[in-house]
Amino acid sequence: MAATSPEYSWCTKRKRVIKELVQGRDIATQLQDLLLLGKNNSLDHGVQELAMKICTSFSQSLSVLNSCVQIPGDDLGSGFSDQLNSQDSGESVNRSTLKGRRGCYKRRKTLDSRRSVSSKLEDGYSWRKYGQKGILNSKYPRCYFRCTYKHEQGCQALKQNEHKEESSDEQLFSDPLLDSEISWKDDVMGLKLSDKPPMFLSSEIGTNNHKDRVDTSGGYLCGSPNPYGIDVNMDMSLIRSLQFDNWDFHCDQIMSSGELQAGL
DNA sequence: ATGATTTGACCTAA
DNA sequence: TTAGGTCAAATCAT
Repeated sequence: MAATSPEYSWCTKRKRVIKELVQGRDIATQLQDLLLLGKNNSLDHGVQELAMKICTSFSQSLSVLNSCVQIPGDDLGSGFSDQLNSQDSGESVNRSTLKGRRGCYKRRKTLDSRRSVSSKLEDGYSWRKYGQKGILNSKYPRCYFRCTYKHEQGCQALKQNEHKEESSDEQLFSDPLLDSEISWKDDVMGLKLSDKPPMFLSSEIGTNNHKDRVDTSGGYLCGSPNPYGIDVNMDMSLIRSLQFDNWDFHCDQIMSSGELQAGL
């Protein structure tokens, strides 16, 4: 429990860098919005292009940072082997002795153990995992999350995610948390819903499928105010690839909101 | 000390 | 009976 351990230091610094980048991106976005309101001469065009590049740079930096889970000083091999070896560390305890002793186990020490905390802030919510169940004929479990403020503020927001089947064993070492799917519970009390999913799929760009889902104003809004001040409204025209810790959203090409709404 | 995660137990609907 | 969803004790990180 050394608060000054390399892992703690790295996590703390990483969170701070992400916070700074998010702030910078938001400011750049505001700048671009202001520029878009201005005159449409060639000079403004150049400035707008620069503003967009700044936004893209912030987004890509966030993407790279979020995709980097390696701890400095910890080589890739040991990190992965720890993760792989730890797969059995919890279950290695004699199950018969655990009968009736709920939660009595040796907790795994993996890089993912705390990684998901920050991700839950990225979408504007603070999620707390409350359960996990194995899926029949699937190697990955389904995870259940509720709003952290369920008790404090009566927020009833829930969501769950499950992982897609891997097509080959070669992907065994890829992060199974990526490519996961989120399903929201839209029938809960305390949720202010846009009645639309919060994102459109990159595969839908260029089709009309996304048209009624553009400008969702953040999609699902938790009944509790965002305590972190992070703006959940994202302008997908600026974000090419925003990778959260658990979920990876992609926009294959930069398009303006106008282009998207026009179905281009 | 506090709050989050893990995971077997428990509940319920099909 | 079974699978999905939730609960909660034990454990862990900060």
